[in-house]
Amino acid sequence: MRTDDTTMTIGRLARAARLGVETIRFYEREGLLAAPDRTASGYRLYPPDTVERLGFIRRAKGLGFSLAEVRELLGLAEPRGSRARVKELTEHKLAEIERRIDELHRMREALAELNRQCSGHGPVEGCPIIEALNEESGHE
Amino acid sequence: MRTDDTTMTIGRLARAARLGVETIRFYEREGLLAAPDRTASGYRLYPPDTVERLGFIRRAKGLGFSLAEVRELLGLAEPRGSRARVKELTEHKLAEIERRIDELHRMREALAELNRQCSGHGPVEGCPIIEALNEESGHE
DNA sequence: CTTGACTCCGTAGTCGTCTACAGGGTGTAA
DNA sequence: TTACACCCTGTAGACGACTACGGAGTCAAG
Repeated sequence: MRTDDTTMTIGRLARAARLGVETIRFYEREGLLAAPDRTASGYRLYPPDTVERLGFIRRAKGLGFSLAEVRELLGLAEPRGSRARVKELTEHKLAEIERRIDELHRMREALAELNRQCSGHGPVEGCPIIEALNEESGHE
Repeated sequence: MRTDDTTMTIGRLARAARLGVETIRFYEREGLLAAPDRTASGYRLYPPDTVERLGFIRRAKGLGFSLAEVRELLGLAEPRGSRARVKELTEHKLAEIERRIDELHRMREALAELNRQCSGHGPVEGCPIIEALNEESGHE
């Protein structure tokens, strides 16, 4: 197999991108990565900039984008993409993250209050946490 | 079928607890709900306090506990339960929620900064969001 | 020529929490 | 009697993002 310095097999790509080989094949099936050229024996041969593309995917995921959204962002990153749409996706994601933060804040406040009330000593009878779970709290 | 005022069929229980019938059967399979008595023809007959138990489950889930954790909490709510363990579970959950909040905060800050930098007008070339996704950001 | 690492494909399994059938039996009211 | 709502079981599907596996072919080094 000739893998000159301009192409790499899937294993090398996986190491370079800090991903599993299976994950890369999965991304190809999912349309995040174009099907690469093959050797005569069928091995995938990737151009080196594929590492960057996988980096893009990794970073977008790190910002909270789903693979479907990453797929769209990758499409928008092409010359004909719309910057307005990129900003729109970003704002949607931002709003979604804020909703999740709000919900977690509500959980945290409720849980912290129960935790504060509970001594942690003695039998479970009278435990304020269990008692709260046993009762309607009004707004539910 | 005789459903006096002390027992109810699964459909009535589901309405009372604001859950689906399938969900209740699922909770039974998962060990959150004991298998109830049956009529001669095999219908499940629930004592009315099952509504409370399902309320407990709903509230615990609302606080962020997984079904596995709810199962343990239900066990601890019995007379022989340990209050220390209840508090321990609560503190673990609290820490977990705080980790998730922190992670979401980090995403929000990064995303908000990119969003702020992006005008939303014009072609995608030069879009700060896409450019950020295309580059290493140092600590990754 | 053998070994061992690598690759291929296709399929199926994992996690958690349901949700939806299909194909029956049961209960009740008109 | 007929209609209809309800109940039963067992199995499969849904979501998202992988991860694993079996069985086979390929490549480079010793």
